[in-house]
Amino acid sequence: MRPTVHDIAAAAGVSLATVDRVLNQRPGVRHVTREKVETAIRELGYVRDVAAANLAKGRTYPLVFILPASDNSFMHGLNAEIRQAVLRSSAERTDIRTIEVPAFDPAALVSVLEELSRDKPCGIALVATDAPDVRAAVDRLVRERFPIVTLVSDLTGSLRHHYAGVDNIAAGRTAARLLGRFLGPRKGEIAVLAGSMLVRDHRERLEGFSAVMAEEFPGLAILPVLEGRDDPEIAHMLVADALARNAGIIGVYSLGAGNRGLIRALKEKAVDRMLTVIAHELTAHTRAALIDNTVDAILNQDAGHEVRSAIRVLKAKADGLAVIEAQERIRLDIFLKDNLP
Amino acid sequence: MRPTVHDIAAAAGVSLATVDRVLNQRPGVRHVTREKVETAIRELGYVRDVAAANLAKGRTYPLVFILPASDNSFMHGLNAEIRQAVLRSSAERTDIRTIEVPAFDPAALVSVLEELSRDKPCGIALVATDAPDVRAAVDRLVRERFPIVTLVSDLTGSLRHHYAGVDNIAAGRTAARLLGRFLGPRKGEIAVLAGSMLVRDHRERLEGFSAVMAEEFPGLAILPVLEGRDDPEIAHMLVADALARNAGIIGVYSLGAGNRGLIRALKEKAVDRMLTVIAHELTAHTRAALIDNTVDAILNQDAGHEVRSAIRVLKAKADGLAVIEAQERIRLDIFLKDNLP
DNA sequence: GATTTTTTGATTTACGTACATCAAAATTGG
DNA sequence: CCAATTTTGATGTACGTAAATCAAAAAATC
Repeated sequence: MRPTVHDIAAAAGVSLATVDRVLNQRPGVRHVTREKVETAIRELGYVRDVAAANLAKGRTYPLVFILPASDNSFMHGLNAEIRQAVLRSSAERTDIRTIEVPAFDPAALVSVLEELSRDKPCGIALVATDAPDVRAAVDRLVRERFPIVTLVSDLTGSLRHHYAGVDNIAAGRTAARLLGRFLGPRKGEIAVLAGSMLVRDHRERLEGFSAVMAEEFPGLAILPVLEGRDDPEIAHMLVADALARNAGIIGVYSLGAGNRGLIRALKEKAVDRMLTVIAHELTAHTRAALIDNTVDAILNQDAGHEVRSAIRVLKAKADGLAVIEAQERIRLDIFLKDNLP
Repeated sequence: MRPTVHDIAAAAGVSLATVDRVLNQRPGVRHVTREKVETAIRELGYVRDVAAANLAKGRTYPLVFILPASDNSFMHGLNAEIRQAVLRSSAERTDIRTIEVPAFDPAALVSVLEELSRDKPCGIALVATDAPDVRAAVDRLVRERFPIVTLVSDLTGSLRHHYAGVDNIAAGRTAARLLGRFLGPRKGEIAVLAGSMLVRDHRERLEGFSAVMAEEFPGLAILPVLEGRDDPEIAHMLVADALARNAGIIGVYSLGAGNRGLIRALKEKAVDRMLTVIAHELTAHTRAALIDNTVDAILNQDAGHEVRSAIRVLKAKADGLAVIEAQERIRLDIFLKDNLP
């Protein structure tokens, strides 16, 4: 049987009220008495029953999710997962609010973060835009003791407590190796389609991709990056154009969103060419393309896992509890047509 | 504010005691009254506060894990993860007991299962040995209302509530496609190292592997399966022998354990040969081999996820609650040297 | 209509913790 | 040593549910 407050009161030779004062760091306890209680807690191995405590406190976890107002499948999926979490909120005692901010707009994000300290959420998850101001705002909130996790896109060098997302450098490296190995001894050029080089995750994916390409696949040359703004139309135009003008392209790496346009371009211009294609994010479109062999592999991050992980971590931080690190690692999913979920 | 038992009592115009009788299916409630209460529950959207209920009941979840007494890295890892779960058991209100049974011994497993119904655990997780007797024993326990999940190895066609493990056919198919794509246009022979064809997961992996090889890579011929009994020594001997005798081998798929022996054989006999190798289970040995290019890809199932998932599912079933399906899907991890955790 | 049986209500205690109140004790300052 | 202050104890209520008891009311049986 795990020890209760009564047990530590008895063991420390004090009253329940005193134990309570120590446990909830209320004033009015002499130093020596506090130490007696703390010793008893340690020796009996007491851990507060969080369920009972939450019941007594009527505790809920007001959480805020800050997301960019981007109109692409991944963000829609992320939103959907947050809505799912909201449906579970009564059972999980959470109270989740989402705030949309303009994408790629550090100032807007910062002003939302500033306002946040007023309504005192017990945790904040944000898709970070990588800018010094944002970092400063996050660091300030962390110092004010708000639990903060970055979601999908990290804020390196900031004090955020946790990052719920994949390692994008590793993702880029993995894409490069897959592409290089799939192409085997063939030599040629590789087209890279990104959303924007202003976004940290895209930069990191490209960085990892380029590094492995340079180190290990000297026969493959990376063409200048096509920036499709995560927009299917722009992506279509850029890719169709590149394929038309450059007969040496034998591989494509799409590291952002807007894959619908990419896939259309591939079907129009490259049915007869032996192209090897690797794309990010599993959506209805990329899934279909994987199945019909237009795409060879899809790298994916599971938005549902990211959202649930962010919530678990924020709750744990709010309670001052430890998290199971291995459980919260967001993995890079690699899908071939054989292991689709 | 979510409704409480008091609210439904008021709404249904009955007393708290009656609500309690309905909620906990105690006798002594007229049919019409029961329906009034059930209507109120539905209309107010009442959901029992599991935390409060567990507190009141002093509920714990006695769980039993039944594992084969196999001496390989994967089973050691699985055991370690269960021990981790035991450390968390006071916070999670679980009470986990593990039982070891001789491997590949349906009769032993059945007799353990028979005895189990006596000490009334509230959930059972087992690494299933695929045999009709086992299936019958599991089905009987399910009919007696024990929540049961299979772990790592499934029992197809049984009534088990859930399977916490990967899709092994998909794993085999994935291995085949990776190997086939990595080898590109090369033609040659593929050696397959398995533990035993008596184990369902190994059979399924081979089945998936063979299917994709036959459909899509006609230039690659699968050699007769080497059965290494998941033993490093035997694996070493078999692989070394095969490599020595057959110069046409250009790829290896190791779908079981005992990879230590495989890796040694590869380093001794195949440094100069351009072998492409895919193995299962990420261990210290396979990780090192991936990094030094002895192995090209590792397929893995995360034992920690499997154990935690099994526990979550068993608890949910014991409480009659729903599980988050997407969260409980055990994914096939594909590791290249770039995305190692 | 009286009796038995079934159904329902009212009330209490408990789970482990939080939090508030008031009195009692111990400590400190003068 | 007395007063002021701080520290501690004792006690009660609350959170939402479970489970038990006993009395009261309603229904079924004869």
